[in-house]
Amino acid sequence: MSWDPVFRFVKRIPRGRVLTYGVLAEVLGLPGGARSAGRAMAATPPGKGVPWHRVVGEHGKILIREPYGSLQRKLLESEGIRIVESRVDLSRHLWRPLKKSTRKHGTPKRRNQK
DNA sequence: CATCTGACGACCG
DNA sequence: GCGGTCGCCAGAT
Repeated sequence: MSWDPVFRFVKRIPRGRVLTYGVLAEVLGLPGGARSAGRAMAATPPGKGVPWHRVVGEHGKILIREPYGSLQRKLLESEGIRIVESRVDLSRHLWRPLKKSTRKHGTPKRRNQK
């Protein structure tokens, strides 16, 4: 499995914005869902300009363990993102790549119900 | 080839 | 809201 498409997509995340593993997986149609997105990030090649730190857990939570958790937090804060209790305020920073939704601050908690 | 291990998220108590 | 379990699935051992 080539994670290239994932890396390319992550590179499009604007500075100061974040995406969740779930959204990432859904947008790219990754088999296995969010977990696959996580695996992709774990395989992120260093020094390739992939802003891996802009991908967080479903509730804006930083899930990676130390010492990377601290690094991620640091990188995000350096982009002006406020982090409280290891969490990013998704209502403010979540990037919506192709949701035709025009909402700007509603609850981003909608999920496929099927 | 058999198992274990996650950078997840849904569910349940 | 928090912690434990389960399903998913590719890599590592």
